[in-house]
Amino acid sequence: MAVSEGLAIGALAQRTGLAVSAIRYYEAQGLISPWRNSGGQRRYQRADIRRLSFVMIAQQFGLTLPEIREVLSVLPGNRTPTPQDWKAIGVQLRAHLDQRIDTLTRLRDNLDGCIGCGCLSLPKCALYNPDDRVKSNGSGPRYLMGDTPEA
Amino acid sequence: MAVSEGLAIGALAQRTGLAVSAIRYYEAQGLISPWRNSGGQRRYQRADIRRLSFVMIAQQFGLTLPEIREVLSVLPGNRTPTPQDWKAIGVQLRAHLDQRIDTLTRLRDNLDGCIGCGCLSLPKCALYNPDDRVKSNGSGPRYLMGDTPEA
DNA sequence: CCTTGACCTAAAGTTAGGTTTAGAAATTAG
DNA sequence: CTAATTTCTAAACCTAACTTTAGGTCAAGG
Repeated sequence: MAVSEGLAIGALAQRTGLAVSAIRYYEAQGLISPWRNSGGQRRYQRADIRRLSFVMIAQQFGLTLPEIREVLSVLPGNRTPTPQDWKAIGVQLRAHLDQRIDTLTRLRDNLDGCIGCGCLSLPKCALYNPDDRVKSNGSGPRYLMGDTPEA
Repeated sequence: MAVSEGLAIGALAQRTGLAVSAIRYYEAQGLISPWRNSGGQRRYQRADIRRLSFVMIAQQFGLTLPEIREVLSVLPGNRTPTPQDWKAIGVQLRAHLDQRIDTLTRLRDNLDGCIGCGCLSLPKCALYNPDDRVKSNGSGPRYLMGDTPEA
């Protein structure tokens, strides 16, 4: 095996701890773009180890795959990302994270003053309409309708 | 309509802002237990408005439905919950929330020191193994294997 | 050369949290 | 009493993020 033929998908899986199927899935989602060898098999650069590592970390921070793709899109396409490139990405990620922490903290503070009072059963309660939802995943009640409260 | 025949599912939906289908789904998940009238239709207590309101709030805080069911299970089954009962629930919820905020904060602090360094590509990096994952939803890489790092 | 293990694609299955649909029965309004 | 709402159940559908399966190909060792 020549030095610069790239990593096979199994090797990349070993290095990152991801499942092979997950790596293929990320490719389908546009998060990584391997080339193919003469036999049609995927080959990866060493820099892709770091790229996938970043994907995993960003997921822990609660970003969706489309969001991660967006963040990664600022990386240079024509050359291997430098430490400076990654630093810039880190700043973006931190902003995401700061916002999530802030939202949760505000919710918590509302909770303290609110859980015991009668407003908990009213759609007008502050806890129902924080400007930004936690958005922990794509589900949850689709619409909150402000209806005439009476309880 | 007699005073104490309970709320129909549509009325409960109006009061809480939830979809009728969501309320039935929550019943299937064991979050709420209406009785049936002579015609087989669901009837709810007024206290169920608050119960569902709590479900919605807890979801905003990132709890899963099984977690919410767990939290709600401490409510008395034989009588209408008092403000004290709800207060106790509030304390539990706050504990959950504190832990989430704490986790995210720790992740953020790690990120600051970590994103620029070489360890990002190593499975042994601190960011890979925070003791508690953010667990924003049930997905994500199923297993992180600690393999011989070398990059 | 032959076998074994890694890799390929496409499609279907999985979990969470619901929504939508279809057809039937109950309730309510007039 | 009749028509319009509501409600009922069961099953199918939806998104996100993957995994599993099936059937076939590629690559490496002996």
